[in-house]
Amino acid sequence: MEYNPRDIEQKWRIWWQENQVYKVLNDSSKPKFYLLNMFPYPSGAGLHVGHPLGYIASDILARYKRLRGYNVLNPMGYDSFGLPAEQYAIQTGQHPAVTTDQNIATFRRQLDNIGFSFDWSREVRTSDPSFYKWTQWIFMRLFEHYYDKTADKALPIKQLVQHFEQKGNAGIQAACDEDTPSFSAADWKALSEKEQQELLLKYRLTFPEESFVNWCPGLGTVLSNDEVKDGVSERGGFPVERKRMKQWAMRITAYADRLLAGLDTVDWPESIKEQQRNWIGRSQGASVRFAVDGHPGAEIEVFTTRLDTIFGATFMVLAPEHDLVAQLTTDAQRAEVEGYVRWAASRSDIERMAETKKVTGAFTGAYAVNPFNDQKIPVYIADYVLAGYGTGAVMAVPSGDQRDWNFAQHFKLPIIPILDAQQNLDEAADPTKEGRYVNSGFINGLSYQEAMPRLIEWLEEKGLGQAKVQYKMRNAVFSRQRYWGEPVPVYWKDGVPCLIEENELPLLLPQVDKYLPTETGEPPLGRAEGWKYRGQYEYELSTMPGWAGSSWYFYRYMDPQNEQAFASPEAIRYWQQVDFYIGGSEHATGHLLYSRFWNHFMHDLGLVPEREYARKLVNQGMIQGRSSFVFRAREHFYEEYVWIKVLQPFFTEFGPIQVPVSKAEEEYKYDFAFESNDLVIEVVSYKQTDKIERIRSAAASDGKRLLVLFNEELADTINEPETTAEKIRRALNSRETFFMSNAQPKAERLFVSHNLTSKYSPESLTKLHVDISLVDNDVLDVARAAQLNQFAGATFKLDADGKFICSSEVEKMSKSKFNVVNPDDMVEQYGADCYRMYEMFLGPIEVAKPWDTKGITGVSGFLRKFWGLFFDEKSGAFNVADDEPTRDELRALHTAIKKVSDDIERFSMNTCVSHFMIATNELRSLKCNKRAVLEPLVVLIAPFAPHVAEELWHRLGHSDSVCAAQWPALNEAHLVTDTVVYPVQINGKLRGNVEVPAGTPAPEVEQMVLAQEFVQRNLGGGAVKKIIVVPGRIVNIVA
RNA sequence: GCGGGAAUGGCGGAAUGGUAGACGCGAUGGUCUCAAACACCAUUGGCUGCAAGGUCGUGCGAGUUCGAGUCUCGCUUCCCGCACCA
Repeated sequence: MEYNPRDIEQKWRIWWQENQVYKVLNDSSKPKFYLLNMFPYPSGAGLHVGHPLGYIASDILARYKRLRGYNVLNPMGYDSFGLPAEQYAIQTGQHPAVTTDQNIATFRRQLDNIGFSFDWSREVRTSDPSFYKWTQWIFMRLFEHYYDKTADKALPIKQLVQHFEQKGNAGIQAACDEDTPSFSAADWKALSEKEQQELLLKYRLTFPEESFVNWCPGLGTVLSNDEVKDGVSERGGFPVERKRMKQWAMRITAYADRLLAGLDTVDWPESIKEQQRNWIGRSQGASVRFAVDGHPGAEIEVFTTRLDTIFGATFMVLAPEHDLVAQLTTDAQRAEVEGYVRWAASRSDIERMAETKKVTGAFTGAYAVNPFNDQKIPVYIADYVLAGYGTGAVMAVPSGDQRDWNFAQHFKLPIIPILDAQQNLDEAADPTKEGRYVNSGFINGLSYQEAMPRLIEWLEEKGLGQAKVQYKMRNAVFSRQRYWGEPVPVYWKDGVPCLIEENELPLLLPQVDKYLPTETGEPPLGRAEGWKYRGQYEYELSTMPGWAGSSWYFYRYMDPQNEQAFASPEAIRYWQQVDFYIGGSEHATGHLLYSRFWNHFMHDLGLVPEREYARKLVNQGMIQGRSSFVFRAREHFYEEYVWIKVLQPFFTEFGPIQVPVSKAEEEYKYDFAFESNDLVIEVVSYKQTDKIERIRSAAASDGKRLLVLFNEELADTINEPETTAEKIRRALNSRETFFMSNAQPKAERLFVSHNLTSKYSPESLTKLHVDISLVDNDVLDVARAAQLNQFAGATFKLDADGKFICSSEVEKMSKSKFNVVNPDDMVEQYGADCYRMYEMFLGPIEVAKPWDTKGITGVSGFLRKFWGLFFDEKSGAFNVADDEPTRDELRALHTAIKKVSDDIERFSMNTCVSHFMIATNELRSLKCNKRAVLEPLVVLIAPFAPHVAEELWHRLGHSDSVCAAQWPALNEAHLVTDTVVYPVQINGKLRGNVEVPAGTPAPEVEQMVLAQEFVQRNLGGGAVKKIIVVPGRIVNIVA
């Protein structure tokens, strides 16, 4: 019976659905296993062959764990708020909810094609009010809490208020804005209600603030730092500018230390952890306050990680935006400084990044006093100091810091060595910590380890500074001036943000007439008519960013329909945390950091049991496309063609000459001439009538006879250079003075087979993507290509075999590169089981690898062979015998059980597929059709090829699903063989094999090996120094 | 510049310190076919040899080891991330 995936796959998908085979319950005596895919944004483009990679791998793991006796949660949903749907809405006026639903339907249809074991009754969508109700709810909790550093957790803001009423903010260690003043209980009580609320905003974990943000006019919204790459938006590549705006922010900085420490507790890829560490950017150092000479009130505070170098500080540098710049600048320097400040402000981020090597700056005229040695050092401003990091000021130590060194060189400032180990300070800074200090006051002669504690002690004693930890990470902007996102459950009363009541959730996204900002520049929600809290207060008009819903969605899957809570405590207690999370590494700092932050917060509130929600994380690598390219001839090509293919081969006896073209020539030169003939040749497009006329008259006045060859007529006969040669020969032998074809040429453009292009210069050809569906094995289907617009009126220069060869490259899969492979087509042609297995077979999940549709035939053939094991070759009838299996058959089976089990556990799916192929080939050559072998094999393959497994399982007489079966047990006894073949090495080189009975003791193996003829021959009579016998593995003789 | 990762046939890739190249693609030859496609069989790292075999071979150079693709040190190249972060 023929293996026909189309029939059986369809049948079982319906059966699974009807029998609710993938329904997961929350109460089970079985151990739980929670497996999660990063949910997709449902884009309009649908899935390409690379997208389901992670889903397939995790589906295999899910099915495997289930067969191993676990209750497995393997859900899927959609991150369905987002910019593309809104951009589309702006263009078409369609509500984003409508297009989002359509896109989800496409995704679902594609996913259903592949046979996943998702429990679709648990599907979530972040844009669904029953979901975003809880996103808003968590937001409200954040608003109502502050971070208490003493308790090291979030606490209710009410407790903070109580403290304020009793003691002011003395004795409170809380995460708050930098500019929070100190106040007493009396101060607090003296404040108006509004002032109190404004003060509390400095503590709340989410709060509105005026700040510089990444404003993207092209998208009409602000972007978070991780959505900006190289000064343009990650999505769409629009320019981004710094703009001061009022924004909601999340006080993620309060959790910086915990987010950093938590990384050590999770099994995540090192690169992701490293990226997060980098993003958090913790640096330990000290802050030091410098007095300014002649400005008793002013102090410049700096942050440094190298307090030990402070005696080498020979100047200070402030960011141009630093608050003290105007105050410190002397009148003599004012013009220069103001000029520099203006210039720096005018520079975009892109310019700044592009010119990091150029030293710029200006002297303020002021001098700061180094508190350690009372030295007066000049204060400069320069834009290599960033206003946004630390205090926006640095103490410059040119001997230890390359940027300071560059600056000192440029402005001729002193460079003082501070460690005796510093070298070549006239060439570059030396940041070493080795050696002993010199020129460094009371730390002279000490090492770095000795000096640091003394310096800190001294600093804190004098009250001039203190040890400090600085983070690169900023609080996260949480507003988008957009429509298609979660409304913020806040209204504004007297300029103060207030939460709506909990029982008023969800705050629904209102209808608007257009998805554009209002005329006054308000976000789109400003268009909603009559949208007021209790009819009188303005709602917050910005919406939440994309990462809001994805920061907690993994809990919703546990209990997706709950209306009383984001998930019931029972459900959360049962499922706990995600055991295995899989998704792309591009979310390293966006989703994966913010979601950890929310989870820590929810953990503080006792809402969730674990600090880290995902125990293990795996990044699947991208599947790249294989693009094909064709080469289109440019002007210059035709000239080269005439030279290489016509003049050189056919006309050497006339002495053909390539006339060199001078670049700035006004007068005209011809392309070719002959030494022994007065004929000249010009190669030109027939469309260039002006040029042809000019040449014609030039030729006439030169007394030359002219042959004009049109590019297009050359293209018409491109595969027959003799035709052109014939034209030239006729012209050479004629007496006429002008030759030009009157016939209208047909070809509009010419494409050249890749294997012919090496003869031509790179400028003569343009490389263009061609749709890979027209290409087989790098050979272009010329007949089909000619139908396309891209090749309308085209001629193809074929190679000697009459083929048109394309070049190829591995690139990201994308529509614009014409290299997209659609999983639907793979499933249609080879079946879902085959597609699933091939996707795994390509290589390790974690690494990027190119897709090659050709290779799928290998897996297709395997599945057919596997299927064939169960059927009689001649009659085609299902034919499985109940006979006792042989030892060889059992060994093949148990080898497969062992290898596949081990490899799934270590997430090595590609080798699993190989093991199935090996087992199948072996059983086929053994002609095995024994139930005792084949039935366990069906269970073994079920996670990979669920459809074919289900079909065979039922044919084997079962009426329940193969999903409910038990993973076959490994019996090591079946792996044992009667004899062992020892490879024999002499001095580490393989010389032969010796077969001995299994279990032969090492000394006897030695004797048997030494008795071998090939061993004696290779030893050549020399003495044996030592024999190493590794039992069951190898023998090595040291001679 | 800093950090992380990688480098194995024509290609994707295998290999608890123990026979390098499993498995598959591609290629070559053959069977089937009027033919093509499919399918099936065989060969397939390089050099050398009629053959048995020999010899070289996991980016480069050292080292540890009876034995190194694997471990250590030093380099080269590529990919990813971060980047005037004080």
